[in-house]
Amino acid sequence: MVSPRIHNRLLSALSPEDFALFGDDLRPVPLDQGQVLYAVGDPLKWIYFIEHGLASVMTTMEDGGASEVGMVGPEGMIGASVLLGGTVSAQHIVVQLPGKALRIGARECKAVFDANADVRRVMLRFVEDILNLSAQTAACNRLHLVEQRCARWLLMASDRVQSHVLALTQEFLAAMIGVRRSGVSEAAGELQRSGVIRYRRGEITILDYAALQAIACECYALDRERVERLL
Amino acid sequence: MVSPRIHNRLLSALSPEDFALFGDDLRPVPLDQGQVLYAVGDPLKWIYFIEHGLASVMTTMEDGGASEVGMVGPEGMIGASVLLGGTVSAQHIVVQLPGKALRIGARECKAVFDANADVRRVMLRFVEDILNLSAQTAACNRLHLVEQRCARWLLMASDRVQSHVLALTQEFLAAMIGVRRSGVSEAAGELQRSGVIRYRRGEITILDYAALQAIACECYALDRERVERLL
DNA sequence: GCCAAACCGTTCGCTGCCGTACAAATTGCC
DNA sequence: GGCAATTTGTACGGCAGCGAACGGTTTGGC
Repeated sequence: MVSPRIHNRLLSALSPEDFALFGDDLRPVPLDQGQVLYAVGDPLKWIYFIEHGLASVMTTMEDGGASEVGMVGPEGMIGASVLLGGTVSAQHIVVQLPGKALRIGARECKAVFDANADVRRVMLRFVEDILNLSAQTAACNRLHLVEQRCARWLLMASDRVQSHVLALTQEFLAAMIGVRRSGVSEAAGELQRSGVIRYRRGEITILDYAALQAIACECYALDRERVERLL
Repeated sequence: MVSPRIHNRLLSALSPEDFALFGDDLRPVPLDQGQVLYAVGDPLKWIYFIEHGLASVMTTMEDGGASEVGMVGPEGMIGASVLLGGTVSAQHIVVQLPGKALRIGARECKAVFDANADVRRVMLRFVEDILNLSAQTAACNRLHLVEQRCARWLLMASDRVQSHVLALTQEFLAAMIGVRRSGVSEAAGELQRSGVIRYRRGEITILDYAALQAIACECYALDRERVERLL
C-alpha cells in the first residue's frame, strides 16, 4: 500500500519504490459527468488512473448508434492501449459518474511500464480483465434481455463507486445498454414496481441487491469476481 | 523475416535473434476443424501461433448460448492471456477452419516475453488488436442485423485464410454469429440469390467481394485495417 | 444401391425491441 | 410564482429474430 490517499487499485498495488517511478508526472484532475476523455481517433495523450467515479468505454457507429463495451472505475485505468503500443483511441471514453483521477502523460507512463517488470505485471493484469469484460459484454449484448442487462449495469456501477445511489438519467443508461430510452423506462419501471430499485429524476437507488442480482444475467457474477480480485 | 516457412505474422515480425529465443520449444501441431483448443476454465498450458487456419474465441453462457467475440488466424496467437498474467482461459477457443499452428509451452513463451522488449512490443500490439476486435464485436452484436454480421464474418474469415472458399456448415456459422441455424439459412439464401456467395453443403464460396462488403456492416472495414497492418 | 445421418430451405406463431409520439411530472431559472 | 427545459411514463404499429417443426437434398458407410 503506497499511501492511504491513493484509491486507485492499480497504483496502490505497486510497491512504494515502483510508485515513486511516476514521480510528479502523476497529477490529480477532476472527472465531470459527461466529460469525454477520448473520442474515436483522438491521440492517446494521457493515461487516467481513476480514483473516484466511473467511465464507460463505448464503441460508436457511423450512424450514431453506440454501445458500451467496457466500464472502468477505481479498479482500473483509461488509456491502457498506450501500453500495448497504440497511439490513438479506438473507442469513445465518457465519464458516467463524476469523481477524480490521477493523470499522467502517455509517454511517461509507457516509459515506466517498459522499464519495470512489476509495473507491467500489475497493468497487464488489468488489461486481461478489461479484455475479458469486453468479451463477456459482446456475448451479453447478443444473448441477454434489456432488463437483465440493466440490472447487470447497475450492479457493476454500484460495485465500482461503492454506493447504492447512482446519479444518472435513463437517457444515459439507455445509451450505455445500447437501447432506446423508453426501453430503459419500461425495464426500470418494472424493477421499481417490484421494489428492487427506486428511480427519481436522474437518481437511481438500489434497494435490494439480492433481488437485483437474481434478475441480472450471469455476466454480473463474472465481473464481480474480476473486480473483487482488485478492489 | 525469419524464414519463408513461417507464416504466422507475429513470429515473422520478430528478428531472427528474437525468434531464436523460442528455440525448440516451438513445435508444429495440426489444427482440426471443430477442435477445442481451450474450454472455459482450462489451464492455459500452451500458446498457439496459427500458421494456417482459423480459430474462434467464443463466450459461452450457462444455458448453452454462445457468441463469437474474437477471431484469430495467422495474424495472431491463441493464449495471449498468459502473457497478461492469466492462468486459465475465460473463453472457449474452437478451430473453425483447419490448418496448423506452432505451439509452445505457456511458461516458456512467457519467459521470453518477460525478458525481451521486442517480443513484448510485437505481442502486445496483437493484444491491442484483439481488444479492439472484441470491443467492436460487442457493439456489432448489439446494433447490426444478421445479414450484415454474416457478411462481415465471411469477409473476416476469408481475409485470414486468404481463400474465397470456406469449408463450414451453416450450423457452425450460426453458432459464431450467435443466432439460430435457420436465421443463417435465410440470410445466406438471400446472399446466394443475389449472386454474392454460393453455398453448397458445408462449403461457402465468396463470388463478389465488393457486393459482400457493401452488405457487411462498417465493422468489417475496421477489422480489415487491423489485419492488413499485420498480414 | 440402400439407408442413415448430416445438412439445408422454409414455414408459422410469438416476443422483445424499435421508432415515434405525446403527455405528465419534476426541476432550474428569472 | 411562473415558465421553460429536462426527465420520465406510456402507448402503438412494425419488424427482426426466436423456437420449433417438417420436408427435401446431399453425403458417407455398408
